[in-house]
Amino acid sequence: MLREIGLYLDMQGVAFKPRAYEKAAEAVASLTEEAGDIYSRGGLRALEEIPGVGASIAEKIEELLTTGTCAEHVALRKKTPVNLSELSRVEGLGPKKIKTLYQKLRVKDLADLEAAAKKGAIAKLEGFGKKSEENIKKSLEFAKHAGDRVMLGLAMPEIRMYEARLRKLPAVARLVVAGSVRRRKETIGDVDLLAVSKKPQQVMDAFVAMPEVVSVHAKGETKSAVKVVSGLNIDLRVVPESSYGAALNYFTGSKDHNVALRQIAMNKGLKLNEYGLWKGKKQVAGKTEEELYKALGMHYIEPELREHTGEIKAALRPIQDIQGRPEEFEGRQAQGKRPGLPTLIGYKDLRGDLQVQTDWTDGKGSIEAMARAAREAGLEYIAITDHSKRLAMTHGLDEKRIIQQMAEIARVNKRLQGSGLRFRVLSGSECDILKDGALDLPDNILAKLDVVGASVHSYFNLPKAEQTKRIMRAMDNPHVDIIFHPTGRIIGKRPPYEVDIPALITHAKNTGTILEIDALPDRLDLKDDYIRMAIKGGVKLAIDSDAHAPSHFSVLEYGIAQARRGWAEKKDIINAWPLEKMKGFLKK
DNA sequence: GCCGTTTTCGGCCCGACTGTTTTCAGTCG
Repeated sequence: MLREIGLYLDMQGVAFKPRAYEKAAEAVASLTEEAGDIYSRGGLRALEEIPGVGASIAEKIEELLTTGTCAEHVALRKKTPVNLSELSRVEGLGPKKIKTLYQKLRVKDLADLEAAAKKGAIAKLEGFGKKSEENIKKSLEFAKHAGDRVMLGLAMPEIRMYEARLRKLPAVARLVVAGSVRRRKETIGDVDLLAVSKKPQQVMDAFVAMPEVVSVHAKGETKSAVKVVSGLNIDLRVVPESSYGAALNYFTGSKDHNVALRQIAMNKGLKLNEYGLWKGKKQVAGKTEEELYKALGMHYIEPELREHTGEIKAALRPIQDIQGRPEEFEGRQAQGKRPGLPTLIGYKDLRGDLQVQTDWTDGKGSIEAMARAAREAGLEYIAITDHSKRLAMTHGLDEKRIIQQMAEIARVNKRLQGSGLRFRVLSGSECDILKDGALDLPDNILAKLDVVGASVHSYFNLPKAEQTKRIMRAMDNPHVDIIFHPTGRIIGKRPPYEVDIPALITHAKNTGTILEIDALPDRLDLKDDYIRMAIKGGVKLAIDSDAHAPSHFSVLEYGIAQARRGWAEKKDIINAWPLEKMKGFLKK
């Protein structure tokens, strides 16, 4: 509703308000708590705490929550009754053009638009033309099947392929991936590539001529945009070497992060754009990102943190760089309110993996095959955590078979040692949490295992309080070390079950239970906000592959990215620790 | 309509590309 009000106001040429509504809409969409819960907890005042939401928008949210509708939104829609979310998905259609199409041709939705385009009516409109009509026809096809985002882990191999290929062009001096891919978002909308070249035209030509390109959205001297056969949209921008850092920063985003940097630049009497940081006509910085942040009086900020969620403040350098306002800085220092930036866990810091399935249940590799693959992937230990009997469809292990499996794990360890490999396989379980919070295997069995993970695979629809109690009871079990994929979501398929995350975090802390970051590209569960919350609450985490085949250890990269987006350090991730230290932290 | 390392009033990020236009508006990121 907020987004639509913004679009409608934009349509009418109202200044500034559209951005205010858009920002508020984004803020509400990215809340970790339901707006309704916030309101029933703290009323209007609590809503106003949401960044970008002030008195007026808070009232509109209240109105929507209590009456189910909002008078201003209804009035605006009455004036221009169009399906905004549908029409604005069409490439090149913004609020102004949507308005013209409605006023002149009564276009209300995609079906109307298609009919008008087929009749040739659009080409005759002022401000449109033959070409506009053609473009609308083309993008109608894609708009129909939504502009869905794609999961990072699925797109990454393809992105790396394009990156490697374009990098080899003779005219290309450098080429990197920027945008949401560089920030390692869970899902990405498009791919932003940045190149340095003295012959941009050659780079543009080669880019749009790639065999996978199915359509060219734009082609200029330094910027082109294409769609490739897989459906990915790829943008390529070329800048001179002297602007590389500023351009990389600019195209990495996020938008909010960039806007904040520009404001800092303005406050210093400087101007920041994709070509550099400028004092008048003189470039002060821009060749590298490091020098750019430094010139702004900031520490370097890792791409995964650039979401304007506190990293800017944390990166601002101490007093010597903030000239003329010593008293303010000292005040803050005294209050200890500069949290500082975290030293993020590195992409090579994992030593183990605590959730691995084998061919004893629904996995595709033997215990030994999984162990050898994990070692190839750079790990020193894994826990075998096959499903428990409750998950009958996976042939889940009962008491008898899990005892047999423990014996097999011991034999595998011996064989590995015999062949001189320094690698340890731990016994474990992904034990089902039953409806009432009891576990699917008896305590005397769980006590024998090295690592016990517990997870929810049934009754996703329990009321929030009951679901929370269920998982808390599992944490109370003296053998349950880790809660696997704690919210149960599958990106693009299944929402998380209703559960009180802050309560789970507190209970995890009190019971010494670890929470998992499942690295599967469509799980990434916990998500970044909850990771930050857990760390703040003093809870330790584990990054696991949830591997079901030897090749699956490669997904750990996405789990690490997720952890980094949640501000996690090495000390927060127990499987980044040496084996003995990690084992020492588990419940007895 | 929102917000405050410049402000409670007066600002609000910035540039490339397209398609229409004959100097620019709209869209996009």
